Amino acid sequence: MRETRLAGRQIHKTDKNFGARTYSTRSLHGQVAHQIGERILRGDIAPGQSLPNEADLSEELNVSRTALREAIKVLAAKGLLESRPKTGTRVRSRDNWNMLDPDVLAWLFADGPNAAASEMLFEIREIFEPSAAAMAATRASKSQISDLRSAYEAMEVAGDDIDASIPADLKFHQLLLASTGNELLISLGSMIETALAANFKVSSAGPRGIVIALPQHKAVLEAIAAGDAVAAQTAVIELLQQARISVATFNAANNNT
Amino acid sequence: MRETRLAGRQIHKTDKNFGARTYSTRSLHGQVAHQIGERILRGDIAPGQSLPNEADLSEELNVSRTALREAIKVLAAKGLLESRPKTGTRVRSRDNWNMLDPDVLAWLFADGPNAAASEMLFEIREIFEPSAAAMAATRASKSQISDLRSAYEAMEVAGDDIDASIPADLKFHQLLLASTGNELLISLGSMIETALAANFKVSSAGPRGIVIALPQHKAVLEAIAAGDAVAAQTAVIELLQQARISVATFNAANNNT
DNA sequence: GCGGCAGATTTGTCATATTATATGCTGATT
DNA sequence: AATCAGCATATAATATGACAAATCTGCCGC
Repeated sequence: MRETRLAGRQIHKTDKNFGARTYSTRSLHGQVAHQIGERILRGDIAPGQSLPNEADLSEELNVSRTALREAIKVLAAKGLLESRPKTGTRVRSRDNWNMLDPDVLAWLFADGPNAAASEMLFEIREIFEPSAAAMAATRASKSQISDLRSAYEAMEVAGDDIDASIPADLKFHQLLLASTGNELLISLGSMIETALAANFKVSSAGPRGIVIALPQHKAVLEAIAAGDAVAAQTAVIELLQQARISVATFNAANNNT
Repeated sequence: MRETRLAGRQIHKTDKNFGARTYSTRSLHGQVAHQIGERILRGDIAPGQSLPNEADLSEELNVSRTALREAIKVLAAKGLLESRPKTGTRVRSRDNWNMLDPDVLAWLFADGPNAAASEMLFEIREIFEPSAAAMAATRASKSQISDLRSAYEAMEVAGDDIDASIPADLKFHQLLLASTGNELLISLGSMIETALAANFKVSSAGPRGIVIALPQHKAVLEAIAAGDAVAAQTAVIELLQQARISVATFNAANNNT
């Protein structure tokens, strides 16, 4: 009988993840998946390299082969692993990883501020969010606009309280993408949300460097409410410029890798 | 002992999927995952609805509980399912689905031409591919440009041979995104590639409606080779306009849903 | 040199038992 | 009547052991 499972890896319920939508860690196999996933994203196990065989690895992790196999299936579903009889289970080449998966992206940020990953993320956001805002301005329903306004007001009320302002900020961006009516953009939104949450998770523990640009958010809101696509687009561009500066400052202050 | 596993669902090795990168169907649990995944995306099992319990469902599918559970883990990893003791396994709300996952998107197209899904896809492509081309024009290495040229030439040679021209076309777009150096864009590319492959899979079986726009591709190639970001961007915009017309024609001809 | 065959290794699948967890009910308590 | 603790129950979660299937390796015969 096993005494300690997953030795040295307790779940800290106090961890802030700001409600990010990631694979559940309630279950044992979920914990194993996260653990191995983080190792892969950190580069501890390089692409092409094989995991120990199931018998050895399950013993090493103090879990049954069943739990380990289910964890492996989760990671394989995200493109990280590939199993074959006799050959074993190996890490797939990086271009097979589904970086758009919220978990994968969260694991990429798990170690702390990551300048290269932040840059990728900003590039994507700068490509998408202005166009998305323009679409939202054209298509948002009254109730969606009302929800957006509520999220903005929550940000105003939250002020400097990071634990309240960050979720409101994330909510705002998610609602914006939802207003486009395009499900792919919505999924892209939760992916980005998770990545930002993973980033903020570290940031809120350290010195405060993140300042949410309220005026820019208000400009976006009002443009969408007015149905002005062009104004919404330019407002989001300004918002992202502001955010980029803020995050760069923060990353520079916290052992930027 | 079981005679026929997964009754009525044989794997057709002759199916054309144009090398799309999806979860392996070699294994039994992989087949089960695809089968249930398609059912969910088709709407046979609505969000909020529960699957039969593991004992019943595994018996119904003629597989062991183990295989079924591993399939469920794959689907849960993609955000489609959620399992809890006592409650059972239920389909999550649609906004939790990771539509950016190649498998999920492929299942969305599995039934045949899907006008709504095609529209989503085009919207996304029109947002990011022009920007990606501009980035590629700035950053592509000599060898990447050379690869792009090879892919284009393969398209030229292929001509009307769909089985050769479509893979070359997909390769071209993938290489373009790879040239941006942004891993998120690359993943986005394989997602789109899979979706297009799923679409083409049907199309190549029916009457020919897809015509690859060679001149537009050549314009993109030359702009990138010349390092002209603006030209690359406009060339891609024209390319997508052409593609949109072509697909719309095709969808209209084949029981457009 | 080469093709194929035998053996060994590893994942894949199965069956079964036990445990953990969530849910709803029941009945006591206020 | 409402609330809450505890109990029963259904279900997934985990563990274990056995066997099957795949596939790589190297040897053997030619």
